[in-house]
Amino acid sequence: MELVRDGLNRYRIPRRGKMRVDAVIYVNDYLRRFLGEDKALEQLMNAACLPGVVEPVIGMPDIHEGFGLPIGGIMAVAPDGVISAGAVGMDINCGVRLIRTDLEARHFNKSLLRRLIERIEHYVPTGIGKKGKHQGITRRIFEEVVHRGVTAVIEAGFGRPGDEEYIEEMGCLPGADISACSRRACERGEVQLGTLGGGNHFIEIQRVTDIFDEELARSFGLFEGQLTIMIHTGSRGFGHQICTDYTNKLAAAAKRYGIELPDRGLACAPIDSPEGKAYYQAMACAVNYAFSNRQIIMADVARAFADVLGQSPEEMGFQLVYDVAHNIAKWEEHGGRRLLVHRKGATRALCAGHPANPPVYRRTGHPALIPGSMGTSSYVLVGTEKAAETFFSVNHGAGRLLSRTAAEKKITKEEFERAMGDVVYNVRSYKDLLDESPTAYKDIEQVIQTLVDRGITRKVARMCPLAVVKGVD
DNA sequence: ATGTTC
Repeated sequence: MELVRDGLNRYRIPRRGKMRVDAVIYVNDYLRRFLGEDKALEQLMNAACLPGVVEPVIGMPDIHEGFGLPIGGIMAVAPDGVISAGAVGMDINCGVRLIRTDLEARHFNKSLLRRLIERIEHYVPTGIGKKGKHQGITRRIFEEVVHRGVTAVIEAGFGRPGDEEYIEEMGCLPGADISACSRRACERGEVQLGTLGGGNHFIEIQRVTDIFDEELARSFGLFEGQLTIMIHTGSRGFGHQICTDYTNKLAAAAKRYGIELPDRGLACAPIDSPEGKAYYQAMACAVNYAFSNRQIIMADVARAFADVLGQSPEEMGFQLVYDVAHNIAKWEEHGGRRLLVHRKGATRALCAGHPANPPVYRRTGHPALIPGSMGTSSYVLVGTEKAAETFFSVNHGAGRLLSRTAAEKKITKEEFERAMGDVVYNVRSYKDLLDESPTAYKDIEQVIQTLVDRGITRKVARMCPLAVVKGVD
């Protein structure tokens, strides 16, 4: 593998063979040594072979092997190019939402934290295959939700009017059309709205431990010692079914259009073809569903806090800071060109003043939310003007070091408990938790620092976990 | 990530 150093913390794989453009990877010396351990770079080079791809295909410092495009991959495509389901991912609009409060974390001891996470679990179903507790409402508004996004669930009573101003795309990606979603996808989606799911998804109660930029932190409503809440989930079985359906449809379409696929996981079709358009319409449905899923869960978490603390959400200063997508394809303008940017395990991070920011964060740049692995710190970042070189994107997390199966084999219960330290968590079966052990992930500090040193992002705040609700049976 | 091995 030819990796050519291209400035600080940046390496280039020059175009060769069927690659149409170069690939670029952001790693520091610590992270660089992990690059050969999986197929992530080959997958990045495969993506560089697709029609219409725009220079460069990008790997973030948390890059690791995925389905088609690696997790931590960014692929921008010109309008005459292709759209790929595998380049968005199985969990469409997997993403993160950060909630601020006026509460001080020092008042929350372990027993109080335990009562809180137990109450959160009372309201929010967690684990694979779980069904929602608001089905009476969510089944009725499902079609509205996929077309109109969070506004539909706010109108149904979850959260407050105006919350949508604190969500990427205002909580609704345009162009959604439910007729592009299979019956099976809709059946899975209807009953799972308002559920957390499994894997790396979580609800976390955190303490703000570090403020790196006072002025920005104040603009985002964050202060040292503050209690914050982070919700990490996506589109559940709905998005999963859409990705599965369309990987099959797009693989067949690629054949018809004479597109050579370097990997079935990168199944794609021209953006303007009927198949490509249909995938976009279905993907947008799942994007809107996931924003809405996080909105419902936020309302349930607010209810859990109100029950335990005896205060209303308003009295607690409960307020959405921002909600970002980590797996999405969107039309954006870059360097005067309109591009379809696929981000898979990557976060949009616009700089201050960028016109695509939501109005509430236009002046500062919106918060980019980066969850740590279980038991480790999460970050609030902001993009800089130099982030133009990554299509205004940063990483999405720490990045896996061990695959799920490798982690299950290698990590012991004792190692897991040591790594979790004082964090309160909802364990019932270690089987479901070991593959999410912090020791199965890379060091988030190194991942963030790689991009900070490169100058494409700035740290605003760091939060450490106090208690975490994971998807366990 | 996932009614996880359609």
